[in-house]
Amino acid sequence: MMNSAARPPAMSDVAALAGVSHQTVSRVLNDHPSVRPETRERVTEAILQLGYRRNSAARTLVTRRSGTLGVVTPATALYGPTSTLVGLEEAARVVGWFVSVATIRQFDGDSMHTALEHFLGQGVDGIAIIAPTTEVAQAIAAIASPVPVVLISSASDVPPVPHLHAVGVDQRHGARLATQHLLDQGFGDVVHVAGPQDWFDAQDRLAGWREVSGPGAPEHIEAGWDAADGYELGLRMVRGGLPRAIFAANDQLALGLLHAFWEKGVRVPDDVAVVGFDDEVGAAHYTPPLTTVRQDFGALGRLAVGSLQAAFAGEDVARQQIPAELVVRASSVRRA
Amino acid sequence: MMNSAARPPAMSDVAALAGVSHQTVSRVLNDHPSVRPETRERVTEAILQLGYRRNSAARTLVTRRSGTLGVVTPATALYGPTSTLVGLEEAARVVGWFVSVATIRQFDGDSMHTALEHFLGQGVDGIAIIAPTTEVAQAIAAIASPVPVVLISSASDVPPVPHLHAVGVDQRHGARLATQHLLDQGFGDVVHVAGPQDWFDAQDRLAGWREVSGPGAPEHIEAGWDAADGYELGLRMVRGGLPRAIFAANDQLALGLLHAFWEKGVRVPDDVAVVGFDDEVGAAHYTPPLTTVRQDFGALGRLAVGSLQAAFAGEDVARQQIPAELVVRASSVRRA
DNA sequence: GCCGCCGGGGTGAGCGCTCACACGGACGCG
DNA sequence: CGCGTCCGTGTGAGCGCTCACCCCGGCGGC
Repeated sequence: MMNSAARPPAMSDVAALAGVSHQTVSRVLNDHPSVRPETRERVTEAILQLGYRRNSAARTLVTRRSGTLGVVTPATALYGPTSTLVGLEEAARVVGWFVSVATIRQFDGDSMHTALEHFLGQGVDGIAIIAPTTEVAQAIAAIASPVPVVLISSASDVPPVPHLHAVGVDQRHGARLATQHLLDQGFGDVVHVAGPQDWFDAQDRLAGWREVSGPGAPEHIEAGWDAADGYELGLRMVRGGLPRAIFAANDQLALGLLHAFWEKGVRVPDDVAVVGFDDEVGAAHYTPPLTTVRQDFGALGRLAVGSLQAAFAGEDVARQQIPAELVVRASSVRRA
Repeated sequence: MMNSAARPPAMSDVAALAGVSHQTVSRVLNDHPSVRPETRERVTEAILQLGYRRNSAARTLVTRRSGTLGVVTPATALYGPTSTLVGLEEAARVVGWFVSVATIRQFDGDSMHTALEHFLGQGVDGIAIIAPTTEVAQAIAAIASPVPVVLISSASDVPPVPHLHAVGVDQRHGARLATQHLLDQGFGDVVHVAGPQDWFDAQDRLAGWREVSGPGAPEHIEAGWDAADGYELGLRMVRGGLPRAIFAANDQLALGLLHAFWEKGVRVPDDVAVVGFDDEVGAAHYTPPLTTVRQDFGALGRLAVGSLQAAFAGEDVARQQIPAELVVRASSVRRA
């Protein structure tokens, strides 16, 4: 007689069926060594028969660990943050963690606070924040978290807060590679189309460009992140005077530029060379194929997870960066 | 004296400080009406003072609801699935649900089973599966879930399983729009570059094209999803004879085609017209700007969440689809 | 032959919350 | 003036699990 169809089977049900105590069932579930093989067998059998599934809320309640990572991310269609999320999820899965996501619209203290409160209430074991802007870093620094927090950001100047780790791709290095590459091709001065300067990535890419191009170089031009921004800017450049070489802060901006140049009959790279940043899916097939800087989001995710693991082990991890890689394609190479 | 720095404050601590019972604290937290304003005040004060945070594991344990949605998704860089995930997360947040993600590498029964087991153990209130392939639909159908499951897929023929809902963008309709548009331009026969046929989306786009182009049309060409596939195919077309109009199964394929054509001096749309599918970020800035079919991922997410809510209310929701929208740009428009 | 140890397993408490119910007082009504 | 009724609040049980501890029997050493 099925007395309670509503209630899923619990450990005690399994125990009763297998003729052991609930504790033995727990031991089997947790791979405790001192269980006789035949007992283990009986329990396993009972589990299968009842369709038993361990209730992780009960488990979390007593152990205070949920095996879950909270991830805070902007709900943007931008390539970087989204790829980072995917990379992170993959890395977490490998080490047996699951990922709970909270996207936030604005990176103010309030949104951040709400997201963190939720995750802490959930009993997450760690929190990763895909943190593109300066605002968010400040909001984080203001919140004391009982669990380790890793900031995924290129920020060179993340405030040193206890429990706050930081990992990122070395954006500045990537920008240096891009700029140097253009200089090496002998186009002369490199113009930089920068992203929004409240984003860490944009700041660092600008800084990297500035380091290589030197103080004598022309001023950078600030724009958004979108192809539309690049397009408009490109049209303006065609009217107002073209540079010989442009380093755009991301591939979308570069794509917009390419669009404007193509439309106005400006040849790339003959009349103007263009380099982007991100190596988005498809960048190899732009017109012309785009030279760009690739970020290894898989490695980034693994680094973030590793950093959190180190935090558990009590290690004090310094901020870690992974290098970026230049991918040279036709858009920046002087033709023979 | 702080006796237990380790243990975070519990409801009873708040109750003690406020001079009420734990139950009253619970009532305040859950906005129960019958609490005197001044009592409520005292409790709120105590909560703030202690930095109390409700333990959601304990809550989940007794209520059997976690306020969390499990999402199973392929860990792909493809535009569609990723955008769907973002749209879903946003829609869930609006109605107060959080999202837990499990990406799976292959869509076999085993991976699916593992992911579902995990979510059920977590006590999720519902599960959404971003389900691109036929394989996955079969795996789902085989697993009985105590909570509602929504399949996010264009599949016209999702098996009718209890508790299994399905929502999607009407891919077939989108494909018809694209094909019809090309026919209307008077290019003659439309060639279809199809995606992998184990993907629902690819199947439906093919079917929609076939419906409009009629049985007399040339055979479709099957490819992958990537720009590289499109590029290679484009080169082959240039050598083997160009069609006048191509409907590609996604924007990346179209991008690859555009690349090949541009490289070989084939003019688009003058020599060959191209239409894509997805309206990826940047498609408006391809060379030339790409005519494509837009899917509203935000609406899709809301539909999925709504469907799950309806399931809770006991309603029997039929499969629902949202229309796709044709976005006409230069790549397919006959010049004056 | 006694003691200690270890493998195998059981017992009970308690994690922090919600739910069902009890309870006292204020109030309305006949 | 007695009784029912509601408001505001307290009491206790129990959700399903793990942890600390206890218990029993067999085996080895002295």
